[in-house]
Amino acid sequence: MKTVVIGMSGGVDSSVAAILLKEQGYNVIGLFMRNWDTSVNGDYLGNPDLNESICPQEQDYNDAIKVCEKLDIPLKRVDFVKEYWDYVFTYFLDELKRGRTPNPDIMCNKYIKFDMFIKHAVKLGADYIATGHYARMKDGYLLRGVDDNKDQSYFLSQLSKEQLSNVLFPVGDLEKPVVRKIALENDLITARKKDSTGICFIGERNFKHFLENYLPNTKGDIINIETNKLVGSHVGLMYYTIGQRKGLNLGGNLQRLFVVGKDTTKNILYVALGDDNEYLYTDSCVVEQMNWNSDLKPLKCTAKFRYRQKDNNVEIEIIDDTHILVKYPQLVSSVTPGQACVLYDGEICLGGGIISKVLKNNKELWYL
RNA sequence: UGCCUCGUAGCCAAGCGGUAAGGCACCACACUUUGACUGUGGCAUGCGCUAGUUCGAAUCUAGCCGAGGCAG
Repeated sequence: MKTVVIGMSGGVDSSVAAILLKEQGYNVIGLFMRNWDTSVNGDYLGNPDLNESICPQEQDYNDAIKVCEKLDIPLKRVDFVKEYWDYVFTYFLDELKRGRTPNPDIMCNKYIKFDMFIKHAVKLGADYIATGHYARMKDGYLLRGVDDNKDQSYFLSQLSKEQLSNVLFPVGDLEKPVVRKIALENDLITARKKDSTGICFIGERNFKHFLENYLPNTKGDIINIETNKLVGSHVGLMYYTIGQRKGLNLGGNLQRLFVVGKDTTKNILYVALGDDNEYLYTDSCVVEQMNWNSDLKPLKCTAKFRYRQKDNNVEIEIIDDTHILVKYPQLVSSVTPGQACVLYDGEICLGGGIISKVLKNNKELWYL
């Protein structure tokens, strides 16, 4: 009998994944990860949970315990607080300081869930590890989850072929409503639990207040890039991302105002009017830390530049082992440095990297 | 000092005697394992203030306050 160590988050997806694995005849061991510690990490400003008798993380753990008891599988617990800080959170802060928009969850998967976790699982005797991600593995290829609305392959794009080699995604073949139905049928405590959102392990938070714990916020000017006129002031460049419109506090216009760029040396935030503004659109980008999930490297494929974005047709130029040029002459809005560019060929997730430069007409945009 | 124009929600801005359009911002919710984006809903018992005229005024009249402009 093969042993599977499954990451139990305390949510529905991993709960149902555990059920499915058990039904498939595996020897299933649950493993709960703890990666964030409010007091160790100095996470106080804007933390809504400080006065709660039990924080959401502990609640999740309790839920995981109950699910495992119900399924009659053991549940272990492991602490990766330091590793999460060193490999994910410092990266996150460093990127923000550079004015980029990082995706910490992708790095969490790369360094924690599919690295530290796997190593720990092996110590527990794992032949395979499993998670509740909506994605599939088939013939060694990473595929999108069947439920197009919940597909999470985007977050797995930084994983190497080796990292994906002994991984199972039990709910990847299911639609989310079916997952909930299975949870209900099995009378799991997590059946009606709301899907978690927000940064992995940190949760749904007021982004600004959360960051104030770690980064100084330096106020600066907001300039309309088309008129070059001062139109307001921002509260710190790291709080804004390209394509953002909420939180600017600038009214009095006929159209909506969008963030189109930032100058970290001058501490200026650039905005422009209208969601179809030319300053929002680019036609190519350079991607660094390019990771291929398999040996497939087609030059024509599709790409997502942000999670849940619709697929864009692109052409690839390989620059070197870790850099590619992604071209999309039809123009795409709000392609943002720091975000992941993830490539697909139909259902196959080919891999992904981090957007480092964004260009238009072969020129790097000065305002990004 | 005289004359003229203008003062409608945080910002723009309709209305010009019949019981406050719209946009932006903001807030809430939905969506969402990245800060988006998007969608839905909410948002002036009151129209600079005070008196009048009128069945009825943001809309007419007078005075006052305030912001511009012209004349000096």
